[in-house]
Amino acid sequence: MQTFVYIVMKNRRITLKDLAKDLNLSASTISRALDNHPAISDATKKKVRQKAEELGFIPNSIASSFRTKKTKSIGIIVPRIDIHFHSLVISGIENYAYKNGYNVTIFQSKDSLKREKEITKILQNRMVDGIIICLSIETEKCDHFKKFNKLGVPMVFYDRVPTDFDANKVVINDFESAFTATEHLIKKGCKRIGHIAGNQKTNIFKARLEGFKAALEKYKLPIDKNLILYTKNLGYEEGVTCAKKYLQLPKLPDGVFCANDYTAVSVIQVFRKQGIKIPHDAAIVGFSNYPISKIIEPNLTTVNDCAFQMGESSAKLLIRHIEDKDDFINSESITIRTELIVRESTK
Amino acid sequence: MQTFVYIVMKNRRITLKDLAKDLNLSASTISRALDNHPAISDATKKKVRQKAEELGFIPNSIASSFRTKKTKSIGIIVPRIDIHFHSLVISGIENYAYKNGYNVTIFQSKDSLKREKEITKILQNRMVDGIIICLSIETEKCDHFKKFNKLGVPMVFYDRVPTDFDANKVVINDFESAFTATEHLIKKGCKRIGHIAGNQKTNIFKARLEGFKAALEKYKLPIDKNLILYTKNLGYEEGVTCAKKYLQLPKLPDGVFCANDYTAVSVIQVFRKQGIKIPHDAAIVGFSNYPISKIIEPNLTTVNDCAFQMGESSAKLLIRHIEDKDDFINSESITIRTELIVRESTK
DNA sequence: AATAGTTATGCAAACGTTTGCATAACTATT
DNA sequence: AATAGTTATGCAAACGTTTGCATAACTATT
Repeated sequence: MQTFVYIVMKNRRITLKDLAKDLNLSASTISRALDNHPAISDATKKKVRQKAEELGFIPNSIASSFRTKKTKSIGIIVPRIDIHFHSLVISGIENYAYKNGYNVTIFQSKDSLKREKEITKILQNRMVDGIIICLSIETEKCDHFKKFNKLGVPMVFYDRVPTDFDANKVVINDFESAFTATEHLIKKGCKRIGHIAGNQKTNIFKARLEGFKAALEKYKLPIDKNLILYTKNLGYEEGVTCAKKYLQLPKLPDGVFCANDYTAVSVIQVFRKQGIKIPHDAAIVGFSNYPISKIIEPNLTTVNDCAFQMGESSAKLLIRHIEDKDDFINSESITIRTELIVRESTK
Repeated sequence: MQTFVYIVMKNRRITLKDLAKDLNLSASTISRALDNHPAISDATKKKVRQKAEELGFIPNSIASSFRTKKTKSIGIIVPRIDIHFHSLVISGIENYAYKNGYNVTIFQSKDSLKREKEITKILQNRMVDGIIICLSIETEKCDHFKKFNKLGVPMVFYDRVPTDFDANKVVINDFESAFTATEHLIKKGCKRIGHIAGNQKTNIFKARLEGFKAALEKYKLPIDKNLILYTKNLGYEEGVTCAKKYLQLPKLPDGVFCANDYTAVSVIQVFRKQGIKIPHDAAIVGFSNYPISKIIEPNLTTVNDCAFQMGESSAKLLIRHIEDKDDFINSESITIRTELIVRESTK
């Protein structure tokens, strides 16, 4: 009796040395030829490229990174990937990075400071060339990011950015966007305007509230504390609770600016169930231009926060800092233009 | 006049050799000590760990990868990151990978075969340990993935998987899920059930249509061709078009099983505008359990496709294949359990 | 006291690329 | 014909880790 064992041979990868031996050239010449180095003759370049193609040579970028100390990869830390805003930002980052020969490694902090700190350690030994970060909600001090300054690894923060140290930032102008959104309600004739606010520990939501107030002040409308409701996470259910609070007031608001679309949608639904006509009795504005804003009836007027562009700009800024080693720029701050998308909920 | 130029010194990274010199030990001992190798005495391990901590030693994982040929990183190719389904899958992958010391590098094929092919080249020279893929819509032949078999780099496909070669797969049972969804409508008393189908070039949507038909057959209901409508991308607008087609029929369907939630939502909205009561006059079932299914009124009955679990299972399967070099398993196929979430649109 | 076994450490090479410097073999200039 | 300049290539070292093998310095056994 005989037993045959077939062993599937894994192909050993072709290296520069293999090509060199095959062509009777040195590895340095091969390396330079493939890199299109001017010192190498065209004839040699052609020969080398042909042979590389023929033998299926694939450069080992780990070896290259090891030698050059450049990994051509950037790390991203987001609270959660499955939040639509972040997935759009990541998409924008990937898109720009891909075009420029970088790739992106993603980490979720899950809004945990502990995990965020762990991730910075991993990124440090992974030797990424740069990092894009949206801070976890728990993060107040950013000391764990300072090591990257020392190591010369550029960082760009977006959306939730540090306040305690000087960093590259890509943000929108929440104050102004909120101002514009509120102004829009005022121009539509609203006099009693409410606001559903986000967590006031987060600067973004603080700025939206401030922008809201500033618009009322500009147009000499009173700021009624009963019309400003606070939430923890701007969740759909919290929006329902807020809307019900409005219903219990002796007089309803005739307009509501919500700090995100989920709460805006819940206000629309709760109000409509009570027979309140939107926008006739109350006009509603959201924030973020979530897909649902185009589906809810009536369609929701909202602020497009241009998440994809935010991602692209972050990647662009980061890669510029990686590649221009201009030590005189300490930090840059970019503000992305937002736009108010007017739909039926305020028409 | 004097000019001072301050140059910010970048800290040179501490290496094993630095530690070795400092402690009068060899680099090999340091390496083994930090790796908790049994041959090293506890006293030495302690000394080494202390010194490593003191000098802020961070292992250079690029050097390590270079030496060991393991990068502890996995590549992911998805059509688009900002599609909620994929962002959930990625979240599941990242979560499992993180717990197991792997990190994930993401690429978007943008549903382009050309870009998918480019990405496989990048992944090849990036030396990832394994790859998770959802095929682009254009991909019919998978030859560009075969090189990874030769290189011994395991792959796992999810959702859109190859049919032309033997591969590890993680999928849901679309046939059965569609069958169950349709059966649910039948048990609720529907007799004239419609289906809004996805692109029939995609196996998933073919299977959903088949499952739909099989359920009707089992319960001896007629399959009415006029009630089966085909779409290209199952987009919201296409759903609106389909719903309007139903309205033009001499007799409306009393139940519709839609191949995704967007089309289901549009049917609900179009029908309601015509005064058709849901679920009383027509019950609606969707597919995928998108966030909107909990918000639309009435809340949508839908199939939870367990995207997060799909991601986790893909990562688990992949990492098992990376770590157990069991050459006798050629491929594995995993089917994730789905569940029908019954909400008001069929109650 | 000689031998065998154990414990803890070091040597040296290797992974595949890149790059400063050297140099051989030309060509152009006087 | 001598010199200077140019072109094309190779040498050798380096990046920071890991690991098979060797071995020094013990301890235990006869």
